Amino acid sequence: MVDTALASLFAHFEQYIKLSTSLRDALAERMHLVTFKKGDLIHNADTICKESYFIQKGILRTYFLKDGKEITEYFVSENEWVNSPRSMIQQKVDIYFIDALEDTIAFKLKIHHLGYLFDNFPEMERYARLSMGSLFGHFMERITSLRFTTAKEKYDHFLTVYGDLYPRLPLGMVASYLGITQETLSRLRAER
Amino acid sequence: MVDTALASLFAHFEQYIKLSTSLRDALAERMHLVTFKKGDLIHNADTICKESYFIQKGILRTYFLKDGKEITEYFVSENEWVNSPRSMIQQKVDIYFIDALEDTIAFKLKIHHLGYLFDNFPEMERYARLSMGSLFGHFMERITSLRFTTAKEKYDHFLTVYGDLYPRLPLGMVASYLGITQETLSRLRAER
DNA sequence: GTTGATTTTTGATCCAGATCAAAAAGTTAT
DNA sequence: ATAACTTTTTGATCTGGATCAAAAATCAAC
Repeated sequence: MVDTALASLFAHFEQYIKLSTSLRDALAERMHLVTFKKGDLIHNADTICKESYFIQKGILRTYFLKDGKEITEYFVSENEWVNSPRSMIQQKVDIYFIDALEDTIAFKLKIHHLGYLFDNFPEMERYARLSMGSLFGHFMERITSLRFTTAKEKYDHFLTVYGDLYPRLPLGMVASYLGITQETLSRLRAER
Repeated sequence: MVDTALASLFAHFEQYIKLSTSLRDALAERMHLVTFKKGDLIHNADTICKESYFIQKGILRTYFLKDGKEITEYFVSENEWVNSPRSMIQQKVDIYFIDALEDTIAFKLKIHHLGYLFDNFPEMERYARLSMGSLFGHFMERITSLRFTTAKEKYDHFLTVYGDLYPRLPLGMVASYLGITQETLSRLRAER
């Protein structure tokens, strides 16, 4: 169980860097599997983010509150990292909450362990640089999509990018992610 | 002239990492000042991006074409880097053009020199990780702004973030950056 | 400074999607 | 299975900002 989980974790890293045995060992020692139940709050915006999670199974959601309503910032699933970015980096509070949309298994990595890895394995810095770089493209696409597409096009784009996740997600959360109302999304869905 | 330029470049790096003398020297050797005239095309979307620029003076704009019209992706000014991110990282063509909105002085860094710096100075990797991290906050704010604010609020937010740049920018470019029409932006401006 | 080109403003109309409201379908717990 | 709650759908109305069009202001070049 733990070994197959570790294997997929290592495979993820290997997409960006070559993993030395010593780095493998260092990672295995510091990343620990934790489980969440559907609905669990993983990170509260009131607190400073002290850990990152690498999802093994399940879906987590980052959201914030606007006028008392939960607005989805993004969804995270298998083989992706989550934390509250600015809170994590600058060690101050930020607006984001993280909760579990399904029963979830994840590796937990504490910030001081992450710091240790960065300080002792330059290839970890490279991994971070490269993996963040590939997120940039997604951000840019999303920004373009928000500026210049109709609700229908946003919905279609969402399906191509998150098609596998989509059936597992409540409608309202998808709507707030796309910046449209739930009613509009429901109507779009109906017309096909 | 070159020394004060180098000083501001180093000061930028020092926000994130401590610069060793050898890294200073390596940077000074590989980054060369170039100038552009207003209107010059710095990067053509037809080509693979082979260099990054660190702006010393002036404004560059990243844009792409949609239905034959230029859509601003973002503006870059003093003490910021520009390139075509995905083209640079993956060394393939992408949709973005870069041009000069003013006469501009910038440091040019070729990709193979950048690679050399990353390979030989682990602190460069750290610099890249940390500086990219701080861009994330801006991306997230922009995404939120695009999803949930009125044209007026977008305009106000732009003024607080890019207030100093604003008077130097053509209206239409700002409008496409914000995802609203030039007419709407013009009306917003009038009503205050 | 006059001419031609570009940018900005102003005006009139229109529509995609928001909002408000309530019914229907689906979920969860006893 | 039934009650209580949550999520999704459907309906009716309204509006911010788009679109189309043209005038006014700015800018650039000879």
